[in-house]
Amino acid sequence: VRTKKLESPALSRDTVVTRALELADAEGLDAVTVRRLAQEFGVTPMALYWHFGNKEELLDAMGDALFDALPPHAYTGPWHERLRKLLDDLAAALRRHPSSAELAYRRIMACRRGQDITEAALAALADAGFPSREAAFVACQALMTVVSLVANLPGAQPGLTDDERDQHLSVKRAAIAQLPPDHYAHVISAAPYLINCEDPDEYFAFSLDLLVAGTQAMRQRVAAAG
Amino acid sequence: VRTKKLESPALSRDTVVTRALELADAEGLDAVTVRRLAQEFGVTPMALYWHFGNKEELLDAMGDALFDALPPHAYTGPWHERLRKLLDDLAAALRRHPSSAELAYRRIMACRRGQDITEAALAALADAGFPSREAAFVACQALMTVVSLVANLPGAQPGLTDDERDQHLSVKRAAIAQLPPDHYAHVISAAPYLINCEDPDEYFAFSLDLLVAGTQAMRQRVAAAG
DNA sequence: ACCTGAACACCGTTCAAGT
DNA sequence: ACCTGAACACCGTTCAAGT
Repeated sequence: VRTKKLESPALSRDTVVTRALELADAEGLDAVTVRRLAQEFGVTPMALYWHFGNKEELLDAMGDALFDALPPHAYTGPWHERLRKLLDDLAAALRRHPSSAELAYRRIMACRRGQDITEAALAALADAGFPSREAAFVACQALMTVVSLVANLPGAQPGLTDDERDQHLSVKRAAIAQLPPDHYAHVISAAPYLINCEDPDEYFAFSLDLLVAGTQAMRQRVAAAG
Repeated sequence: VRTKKLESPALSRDTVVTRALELADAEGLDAVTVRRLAQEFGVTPMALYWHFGNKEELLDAMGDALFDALPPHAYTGPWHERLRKLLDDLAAALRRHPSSAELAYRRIMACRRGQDITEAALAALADAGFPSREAAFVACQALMTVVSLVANLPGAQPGLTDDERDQHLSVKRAAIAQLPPDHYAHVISAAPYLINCEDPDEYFAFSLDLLVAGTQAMRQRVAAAG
C-alpha cells in the first residue's frame, strides 16, 4: 500500500542492507527474510532479486557492511599494542550489529576494509617475528574470537521479551542449584558468572587481553623453535 | 514405503538424534529438517513431534549427544596440563560431527558430561589461582574457541562436490592475487595459509597452545593485581 | 532498468483423529 | 502410547510478463 512507500526509502542494495541489519538487530538474523524485507519496502519479494542474485548475496552484503564501521586510520606503536587496538576496533564495529556479527567471518577477505585490517594484523604479527604461517594462524584465531565474543555475548538474542529472558536465566540458575555441591563446587561458585554477563565491556577486555597475552607467549616459543 | 522401514531402525529419540547427526555430517546442519528425517524413517513428519516437543528440542538433543563422546576419566597433573588435555578431549569429541559442533555451545551446562568437563576446567583454573569470575571468563572463552575452531575449520561445510570446493578456493586465491602488492604484502605472503588449512591437527594444536599460554600469562596478571 | 504475478518445492507446527 | 491426515502460515526461487 501507499503508506509503506512513504515510510521506506527507495529499493536499492544499500537501503535493503541497512534495513536488513536493523531487522536483525531488532528481531534476530532469522527474521531477515526476502519476503519480510520486501514487505517492509512495500514491494514484491521478487523485486529484491533484481538487486541481489540470491539471499546469500544479501547476507554477504550485510557482512561487508559491518566492516564499514571500522576506522580508516593506520595503527602505530609496538606490535602488541597495534594488535590490541585493532581487535578493539573490530569488536566495536561488530558490536553495532551483534546478531549479524557471524556474517563477518567469511567476508573479511572479500571487502576492502576487511583486507586492510587483516593486513594490519599480519603486519603487526610479522613485526613480532611470526613466520607467515603462524601469523595466519594467530590472525584466524583472532578474527574467530572477536566474532564469537560478539555473536555469543549473552543478551545478544533479540526477539525475546524481558520476562522471557528472566525466565530463561531462572531455569539455568535452578539447574545449577540442583547439582550435588560436593561434585560441582567450582561450577556452583562460578554460577553467577557462567549464567549471565553483567559487564560485557570488562568481559571483552579480559578476553582480548588473554588473546594478546597468548600471542606474546607464542612469539617466544616460535622464536625459540625457529 | 516398506523399504524405508527395513533400512531404518525404529523411531525413537536416540535413533532420530543419531540419524540427524549423520545427516548433518553428510549434507550440513541445514539439511537436518523435521520432514527430511521423517522421510528417512519412512514416517509422517508429525511422528517426530511425539518424541520431541519441537525442532529446537531435537537440536538440543543433538548438542547433548556430542558430549557423550567425551572420555569419562578424571584429569590429573599440573593445572595447565589438565586444562590442555581437557580442551583436546573436547575438540576431539566435537570433531566427530563438525557441522553440528555449534550446537554444543548452549548445551554444555545442560547435560551431565558437559557439566563434568566444565567443573574440571574451573577446578584447574581455581588451582591456577583464578578467582571464580576470571575462571568463568577463561572457561567461556575456551569453550567458545574450541567450538569455533571445529565449526569454522575450512572444508567443514559438506554438501559440496570436490569441484565446487576447488573452484571456491580458486576464487579466493584470485581475489588475493589481484591485490596491490605494495599495500597488501603480508596478506599476499600469508595467502596460502589464509585460504585453506592443509593440516587441521597442527592448526588445532597451535590454537589451543595459544589459548593455554594466554591463560598462563593472565594468571600472573590476576595474581599481581589481587 | 526495474518490478509484478503466478507457480513450485520446500519449511515448522497445530489439531483432531485414528489404532 | 504412538502415529496419521489435512491444513496453515511461512520460506527461497524461477520464469515469463509487464512498464
